[in-house]
Amino acid sequence: MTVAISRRDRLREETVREIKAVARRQLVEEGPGAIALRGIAREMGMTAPGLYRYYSSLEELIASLTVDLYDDLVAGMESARDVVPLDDVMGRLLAVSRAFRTWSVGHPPEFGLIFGQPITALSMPPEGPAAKAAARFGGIFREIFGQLWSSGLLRVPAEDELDPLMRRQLAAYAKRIGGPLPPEAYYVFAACWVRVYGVVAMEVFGKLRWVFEESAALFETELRQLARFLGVSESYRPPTS
Amino acid sequence: MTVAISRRDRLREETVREIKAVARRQLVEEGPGAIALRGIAREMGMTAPGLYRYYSSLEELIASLTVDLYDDLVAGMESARDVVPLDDVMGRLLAVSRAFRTWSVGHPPEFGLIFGQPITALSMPPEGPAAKAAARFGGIFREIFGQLWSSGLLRVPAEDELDPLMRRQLAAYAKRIGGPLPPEAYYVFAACWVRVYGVVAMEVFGKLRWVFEESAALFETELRQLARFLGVSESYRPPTS
DNA sequence: TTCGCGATGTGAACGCCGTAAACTAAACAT
DNA sequence: ATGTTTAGTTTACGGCGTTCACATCGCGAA
Repeated sequence: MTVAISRRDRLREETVREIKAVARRQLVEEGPGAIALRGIAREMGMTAPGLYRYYSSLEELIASLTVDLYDDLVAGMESARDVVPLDDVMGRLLAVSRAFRTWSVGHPPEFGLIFGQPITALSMPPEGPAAKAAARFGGIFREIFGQLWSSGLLRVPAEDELDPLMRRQLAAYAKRIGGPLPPEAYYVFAACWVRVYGVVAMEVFGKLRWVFEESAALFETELRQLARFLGVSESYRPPTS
Repeated sequence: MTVAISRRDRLREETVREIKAVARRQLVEEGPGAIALRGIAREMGMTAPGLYRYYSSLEELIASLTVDLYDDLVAGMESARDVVPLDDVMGRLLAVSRAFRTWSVGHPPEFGLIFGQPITALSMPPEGPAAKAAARFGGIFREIFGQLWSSGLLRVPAEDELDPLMRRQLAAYAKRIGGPLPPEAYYVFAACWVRVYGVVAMEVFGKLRWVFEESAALFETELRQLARFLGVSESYRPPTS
């Protein structure tokens, strides 16, 4: 069962890695619009058309880069989650949420590429690698919500409290996923994610600077509100560090 | 007191209007990256360098376009607000919030330009027209919050419930603005705006489509939660239309 | 060991782009 | 009528994504 990767394949993989590394450096240092095939090639000591042996277009390169960024973010969230005991479900939710914010405010251009306005021309097929990476990201939160539910900690609204159309879509999603969670739980899930995304996106995009230089405290108050919204306000804990 | 606008100035103004109209059409139909001086000039039957008589760079043209977009949005919010009686302050807040969402979901590229990740190279001086337009937009919400406060409807957290650093920044902002609102009220203001922005941005950017085809109902539940957060949950009213 | 082929990369070219400089022509003020 | 400001063009430079024809090298098979 040796892997038997040929020498050519190793070189190719190394080239791919370098391409994406240079592209990410351009993204970080020169902004999202500065990712350029010619620039990457120049920095690598080759010519632009050569890159077409690795990606069929600039778009595809960027799409592949977003997968790496998702993986980076997911790794950070998982390692933050895994230092919290398995039975402290709310502690795990707080940990991954804080890891999400930490990564995001530490990597604004990367955050913008993943969570900002989608590049119009960037085709993201629902079954493509980018969509899979996004699903892995969402899965981290969803798994914890599942554990919250099975621990009986999750307070969900009654069925008739939700708009009927919304509940139909929630039910369709619950069926598609096939887990034990009721549709109402996915409303709570979506509402939580919307709030976490909102405060982080505004901070990363600088839309809060009219009042806050530093928004970490606002994020924490949002987390506390979130714990109350989930019905487990007593299990909120401030960050350890 | 005649205006005495010269013929040249009228023509110039008309040209400026056409430039921005064509630029906006490109933004809407071809995406944010498609706004191009050469394309605009071609469509107008002139050559690209001629546009430098009106804007010193493409960036400045885009900055000027964002001001128009803000004005468009602000006009929609104000007219929605002004059909609600002056004494129904919460009704006005709901009206402008819904108008914000309606405009945003109806104009995704425009929303992205204003509220998405800032174009890195786009210099927005704090005293420039773009910043003023943004302040006009925020002022709509802030004015209503002021009226909520003077009506005694606004429930704000106690001073010691807030993080000290956050409270310092809030106090600095309150002083800068100089209104009658206490710092804690601006926390409530920021928290509300963050939630409204979050749900609208996610909807516009398509980040909720994994569960919702249509997010209007989620937005309404967020508004209801917001009314509860403000301490006036009984004054929430569903949209009239 | 040699042959052939696929993988990798180059060079030239096409049509875009923003922008600067020199120049022309029209409109305006005096 | 003259001089000046304004609006626009032509030309040019460098950068971009992408295509195509061509070269070269590594590697498996005869």
